[in-house]
Amino acid sequence: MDYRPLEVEKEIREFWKQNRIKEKLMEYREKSNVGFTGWVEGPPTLNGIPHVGHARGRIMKDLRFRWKTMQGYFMPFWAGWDCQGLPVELEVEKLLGVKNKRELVERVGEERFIEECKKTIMRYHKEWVEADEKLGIFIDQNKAYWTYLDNYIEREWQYLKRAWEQGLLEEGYYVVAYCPGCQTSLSSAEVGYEGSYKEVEDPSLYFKFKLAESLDEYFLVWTTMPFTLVTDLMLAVHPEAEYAKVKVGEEKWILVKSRVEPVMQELEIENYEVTETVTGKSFEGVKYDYPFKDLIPKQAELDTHPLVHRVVCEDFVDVNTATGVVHLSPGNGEEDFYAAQKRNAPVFAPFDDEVRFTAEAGVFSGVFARDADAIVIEELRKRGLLVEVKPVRHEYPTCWRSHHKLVWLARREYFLRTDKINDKVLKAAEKVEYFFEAPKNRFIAFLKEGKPWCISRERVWGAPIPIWVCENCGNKTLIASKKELVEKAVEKPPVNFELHKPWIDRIKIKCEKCGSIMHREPFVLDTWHNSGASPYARFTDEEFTKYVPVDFLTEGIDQTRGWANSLLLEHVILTGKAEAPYKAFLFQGLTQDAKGRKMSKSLGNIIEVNKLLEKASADVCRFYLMRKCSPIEFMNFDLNELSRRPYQVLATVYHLNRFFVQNAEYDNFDPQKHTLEWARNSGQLKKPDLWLLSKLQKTINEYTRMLEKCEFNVAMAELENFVLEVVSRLYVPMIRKELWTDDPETLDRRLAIYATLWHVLKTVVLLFNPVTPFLSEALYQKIYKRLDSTLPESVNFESWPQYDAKMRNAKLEDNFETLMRCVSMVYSARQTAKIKRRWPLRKAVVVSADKETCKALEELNEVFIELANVKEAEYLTETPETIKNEIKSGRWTCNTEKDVSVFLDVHRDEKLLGEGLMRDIARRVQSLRKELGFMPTDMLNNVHIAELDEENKRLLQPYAKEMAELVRAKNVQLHTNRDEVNAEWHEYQLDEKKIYVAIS
RNA sequence: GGGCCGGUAGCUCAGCUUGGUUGGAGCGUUCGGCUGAUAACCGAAAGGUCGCCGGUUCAAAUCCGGCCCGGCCCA
Repeated sequence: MDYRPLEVEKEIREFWKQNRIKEKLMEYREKSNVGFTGWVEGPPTLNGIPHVGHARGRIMKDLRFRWKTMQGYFMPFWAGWDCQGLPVELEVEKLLGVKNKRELVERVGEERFIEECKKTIMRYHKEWVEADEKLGIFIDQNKAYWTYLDNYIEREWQYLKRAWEQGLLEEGYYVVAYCPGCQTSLSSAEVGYEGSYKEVEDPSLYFKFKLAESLDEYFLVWTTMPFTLVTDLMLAVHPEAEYAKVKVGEEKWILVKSRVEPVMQELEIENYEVTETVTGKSFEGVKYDYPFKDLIPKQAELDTHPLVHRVVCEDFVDVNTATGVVHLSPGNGEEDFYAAQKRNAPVFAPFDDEVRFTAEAGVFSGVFARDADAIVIEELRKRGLLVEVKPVRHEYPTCWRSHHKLVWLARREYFLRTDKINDKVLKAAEKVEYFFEAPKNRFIAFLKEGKPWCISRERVWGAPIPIWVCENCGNKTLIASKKELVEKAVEKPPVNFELHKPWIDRIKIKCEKCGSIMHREPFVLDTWHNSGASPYARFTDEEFTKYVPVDFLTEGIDQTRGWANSLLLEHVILTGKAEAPYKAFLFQGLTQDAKGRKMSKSLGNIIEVNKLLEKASADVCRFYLMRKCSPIEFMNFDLNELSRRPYQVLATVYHLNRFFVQNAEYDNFDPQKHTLEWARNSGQLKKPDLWLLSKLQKTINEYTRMLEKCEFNVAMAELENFVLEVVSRLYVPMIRKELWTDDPETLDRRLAIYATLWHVLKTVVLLFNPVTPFLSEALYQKIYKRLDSTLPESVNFESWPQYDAKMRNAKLEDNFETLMRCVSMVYSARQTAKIKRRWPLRKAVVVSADKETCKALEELNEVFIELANVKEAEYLTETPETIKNEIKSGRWTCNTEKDVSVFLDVHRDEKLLGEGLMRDIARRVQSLRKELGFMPTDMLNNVHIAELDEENKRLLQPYAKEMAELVRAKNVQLHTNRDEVNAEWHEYQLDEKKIYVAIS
């Protein structure tokens, strides 16, 4: 009877499954539509279990799907899964208990590893599908795309082919962020990825390098990465800044002038003196003594190069921190690298795959880069070049998956030269609708960086880079399909070979230039390239042309540098146009726990969807997630809040519908016959109905407008307000009494009310469908479809409610505002006078100088009388003398607010006292009926009232019949003593007395 | 260090674009009332330096400047 959402949802899930509603809906809209709305799934990575933050995003997608479908559009709401990449590999590594890539390849082997990766994604896939089903996400799982399948990869290769043709795909020697743990380079997007910056401890090192031409002058330099001194090749100063020579003991240290004081303070040096100042420019080309030439033979060799171990001027030198003198290691820093490249200076990067120094690094050979810090410090100390070293905590980027500290180093990689097409990319991004300013600015700002995109990864489980290189002449070729590959293969591969390592690496092809053997470049693709290819890779050519650019996408704000970025870059490459593959992109705020903390494994505060929905209602969660805050805001998900407002709103929708159907069925309401038109034409629609219908139009309009703007929370508030305030709080009390009778004379009026409620509540059910699909379907099936079998099979096949201006009546809405304000005043006055609301009074007089107010009330007199529970009412512009006089005698009670006064005649004659008493007792009878399990529509035989005093008995007697009607009983009998009838008596407190009620 | 977002009742949030009587809602609390759709509802009460400081103005939660705190992004 009560709203039990878990049961409702279970039943509806079953109903959808049994009747293939999801499939039928898709088929139906594919055939019959007003157009389509393009969309492509942002594929979740199958390396984890869906949590409530994922749910929020998926609900927004489903909301749009159901809404647009009802509007008549076809939307290819087909699933997709991101299957490859580092996240999955790490998950599997953990499972297999291997620590790094080398151990993986040696102990497990690539073939077995790939099998395990596939098993792992399938395991997670099950969890995601289950979550989608529980949440009621109508995404088509059968049409899902999988980013690891050959057909997907082949289409992904088309992007690379286009890049290759345009000269945007090239091999390069670049400084990249490299994770020693994962043993692969990371894209700039990944470096800045969510949660990658961590507070770490590093040595804060001040050291000095002596000027070659001087005996006592030194550059003072600061770094937190001592190991980079091994690959040091230059010093940089800011050309315009003023540098000071500071006398410390017998030496002169050179640093930027503005930093002399703070640095000396930090080094706790009190006796110093600035002897000279010069601009940075003057140091250009100055040679310094690189101190480790004896330890690193290669450095001794490099030292002879005219550009090495000399000072250069660079604008990027920050003169507000440290000493304003920066040492440059082109092999270990991006800016350093560019500084070297600009001057055609050499790059020294003696590292192996595990970021250990190679033989070229002399005594450092075999040492892991970060472990060289201590040796470097010690060697500086020995040479008297160490000024100070102490630990410092600072934010430093770590690998977003393995959390190792990243190392920047120059490596051979493959790049998409997106820097060359940055203008187009920006132009494309500018044309996209983002709904909110903040995420737009953030996305555009990120894109403006316009760095080349390093797409090569030295990993295993990924889409292979389809480039083969000739072992003899170095000629390169890009193969963009399986067919082409098989044709060109020197040895035909087995028929079932797949486009993955290690199988694809075994395919050798013949060089077209020199006839030698070509080997595949061992890289796989960045997984962001993999998922970013989905618009082309997941569709057929025909579908791609039709749906892309898609109309709308939504993902988390973290995808600015993830999927939103890779989609955009790849699409511009593919089409050559300044066009994004999406017309609108809604970035969502992330979802945190109740206290506003990020959900993380370490905090153990992750709320998993499947676990959550074992106990919580999907509809309530859906409504809560959309209602609580704006989609761009970070949301604090609080379990305790679910059962409060959101539950109450949905429970009210449920009970309103139940209230309607119970009454309507009792009166044999026939929706086919008793339509709104019928009610209007037969003159049975009254002011409250017209008012309700007008308010409904307003709601339809505002709600739809807010959905368009992606202001889901405002849309929900609109709907919530209509249900709670307009229908439940105001309309139902206005018509309740009219429904509570069996009088055949007024049947048509009751049917008109049902017609109104049918229209309004059915519309509400439709409006709720995108957000609470289970509840909407349940009410639709159990009420609307049951009473009108001509309706479509599911609520999802219904059309979206259309705003009808003809039903709007702004004046009427205003009048009701006035009415409700005065009715509240009556309630307040009753309270002051201690007169219960159910006690009828003779008369109310409303006085307002504003004629409009009086007129409005006059027109709504019938409603006012009903709600105020008075026999008559008068609306005047001036307080009559009689009332002024009688007020002193206590006959009237008064309440004044602003320009309106309400006067209530509190004097009650016997008739009024009797009626009030009758209603007091009827209330007890009703309560007993409910307690004993009678339905509202059940007819009772006898109701007995006992132990009233003689006075009350006399007052009540004339109302016995009316009371019988009110409590739906054939008879109401009044008794002096309980023993007059053998019945089960129930005691009730009525004011100061006790009365007894029995039903037989 | 730079950029962006936020700071309004115990909690969750409106209001700020376009300055204007005593700054709102819901939840929660207290008291009273009502209730045959409802876990609802009604009346009243308690609860606010609208982050802080300054400026513009007859008038600032709202506009401007500075600062503090929190979050995110980037160095």
